[in-house]
Amino acid sequence: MDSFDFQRPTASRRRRVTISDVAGKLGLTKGTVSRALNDYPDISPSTRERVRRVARTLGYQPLSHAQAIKTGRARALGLVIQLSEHDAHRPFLADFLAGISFVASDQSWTLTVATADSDATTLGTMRRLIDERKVDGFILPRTLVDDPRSALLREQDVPFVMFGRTRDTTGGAWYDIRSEDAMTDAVHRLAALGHRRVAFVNGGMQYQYSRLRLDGFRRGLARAGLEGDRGLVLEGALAPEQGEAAVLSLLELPRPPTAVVFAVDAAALGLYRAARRHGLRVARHLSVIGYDGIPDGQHAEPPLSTYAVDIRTAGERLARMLIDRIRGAEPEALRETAPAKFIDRGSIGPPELSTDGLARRLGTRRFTNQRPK
Amino acid sequence: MDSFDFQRPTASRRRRVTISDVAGKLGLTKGTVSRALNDYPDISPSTRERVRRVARTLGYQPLSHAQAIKTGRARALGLVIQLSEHDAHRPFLADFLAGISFVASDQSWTLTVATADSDATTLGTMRRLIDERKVDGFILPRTLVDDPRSALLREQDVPFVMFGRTRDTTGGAWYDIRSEDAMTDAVHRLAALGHRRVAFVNGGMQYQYSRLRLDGFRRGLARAGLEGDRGLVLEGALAPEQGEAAVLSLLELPRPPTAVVFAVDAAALGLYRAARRHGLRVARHLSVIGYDGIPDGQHAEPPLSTYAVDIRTAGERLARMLIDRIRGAEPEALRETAPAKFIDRGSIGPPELSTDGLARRLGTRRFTNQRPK
DNA sequence: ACACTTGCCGAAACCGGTTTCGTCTGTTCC
DNA sequence: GGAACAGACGAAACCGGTTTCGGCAAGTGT
Repeated sequence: MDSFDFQRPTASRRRRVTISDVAGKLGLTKGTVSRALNDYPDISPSTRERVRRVARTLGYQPLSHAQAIKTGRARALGLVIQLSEHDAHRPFLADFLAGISFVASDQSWTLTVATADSDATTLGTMRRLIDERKVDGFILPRTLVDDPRSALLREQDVPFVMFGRTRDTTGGAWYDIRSEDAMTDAVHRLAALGHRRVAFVNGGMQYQYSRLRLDGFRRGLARAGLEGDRGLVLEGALAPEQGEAAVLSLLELPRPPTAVVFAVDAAALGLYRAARRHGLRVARHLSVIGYDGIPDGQHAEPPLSTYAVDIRTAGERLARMLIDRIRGAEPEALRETAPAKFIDRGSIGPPELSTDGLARRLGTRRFTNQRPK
Repeated sequence: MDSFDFQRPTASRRRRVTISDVAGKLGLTKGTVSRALNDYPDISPSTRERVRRVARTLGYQPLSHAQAIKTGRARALGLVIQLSEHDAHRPFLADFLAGISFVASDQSWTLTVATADSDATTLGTMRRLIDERKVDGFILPRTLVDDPRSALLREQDVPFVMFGRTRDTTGGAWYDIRSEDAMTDAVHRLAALGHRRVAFVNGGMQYQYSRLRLDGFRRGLARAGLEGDRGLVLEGALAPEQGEAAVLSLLELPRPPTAVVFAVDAAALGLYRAARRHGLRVARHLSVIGYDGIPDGQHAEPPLSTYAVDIRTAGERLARMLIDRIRGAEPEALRETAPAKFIDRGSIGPPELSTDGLARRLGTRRFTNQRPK
């Protein structure tokens, strides 16, 4: 028997199907329908099934913000991207978003993205999103050693997960790539090829990953039985220019390295320029290993050997973890790491010259090749 | 002095300040406060001011989804990014998002991003966002000649703006770069350098921009008084491999071109490889102009001359236009174009050889250099 | 002086859901 | 056979806003 609604001027544009429509069609109240759809235990299985079916046939879709008003959940993940000139993640942004979005969509959540150009605007934007309750939690990319964002979120009691660890790990959920292991592995590989003096060019020390990678590098030296020479460790190289400068200074040393490990691919590309200026062949005279797996590395000559990071999976895991966190999971239970994957493209090889041989060669060429700029 | 953060156990469960709090403090009703804040005409200026001040001091921030339930506006812009392997926009994604986000934040709107891997999932994702009323409208990047997305949105009566034009422009709002003018300009520049046979390698013909760029190229030929040779126009090149193949086939011609205009930078990079295989020097023997301004072009030797697009501004304009559209502006009033900017990095020059000279050189080298791979 | 506006605000409905509480009907248990 | 209890649903409050409607007081016109 069909239900006769009172005055039914359905002439208007196809009105959205509300929960009351479903209830009316079933002869139930909207409260019952709501509980049935949300798996409340006081609804009989048969009713639950009937409600489900009718809701589906009517094409009922709860209005997310109507739910949000009572539940307090917008079912939205927040991501504030702080743009900087040299960001290794930049080429992977699309993959990162794809990973997050994939999981979010699967759970009928959404991703709210904002950009900022400084710490201050990042925090301001996050504050606004929190105040308006536009998002239920945040994914924090590029964690710093001491991160002001996590401080804000802790204070506001807003859930978050970090891509990367921080110094203070209490109460934090995170996903990270074990880049320190990659650095250890890099030294190991170079030592196996016969390198004895291996240099390390690190990134910015405000990032937690830089500390970890340095530790990993040192561990690699120790395990390979190589001496640690403080002069062979530099930092602050994030772009090709800085990497080039770093390598040029390393080659000035009385006992220059025959291989260089970089914490950041973009900086590693600078080694090629430095090598060219000194007439050195990469891989033969100077081996290099980078980290990040940026696409540009493939176009270098020879292509840059590096550790690739699966950013898409990172995005997926982070989204999953954040949703769990919002639903009440303890942060301590939400901590994961994954390995980076070595890709040998040919920029490493056995050293053709020892450190002394290299120094001699550089010495002679230094004189013959000396000319203004 | 060290901070004793540990002592602070979750700052007092400060409840959110609602509109009723503001009303209570003022001795008004929440309806009046709402109207005051929303500039209703039936509120006296003095009251409006009092309300404003108290709201500010109390830090009142309306809950966006509480507003949305009645107004139907989520104040969110939607962007569904369809990822493909070779997407010229990919390196610029961060800038595009920055542009959109900048304007959105300024207006207290937000940006909801989703990704998809096919036309079908794109439409499905958009449908979900519409059904749940998560967004008020969409920005459509990479418009196709006949775009299924605009069809869906028209049918659902959801506002949208397109980045790029489509064939059927009725009722559409758009922002686009006049890449056709860039193509015309490219031919003009090459002709001015003395080139007589200029080839054109286009992108995928499903994109509207490809049609426009072809038109622009032809117009350039006509204006420069050059003959149009159908054999000098190829299409479907989006990646270096395809660009390389295109150039190789062009060089097979009895009267090969001395310059090539590419609709897409990524494809233009393939010309370098083709030139190397034939022992030709870019700019001297073969000039090339691309379009897009991708960063990789800077690292080519010589760096690729191209037309750069200001994607950030595009994002800003599109966001502004979409907000206006959602607020009721007519789509016909929301149509803008902007020019691309030529960046000469040195990959064009006067032709050292005429087409016949080039053909002869290719002929001889073709025999001397012939060897497996 | 009286009807008619006009300005300004309170009261209440409403938006589309969720959640609490109460009620009714059967069972079960002494 | 009556009390206690569980199951299943209705009724209504509630969430935090927006919008409609009506009424009162002051101002205006005649």
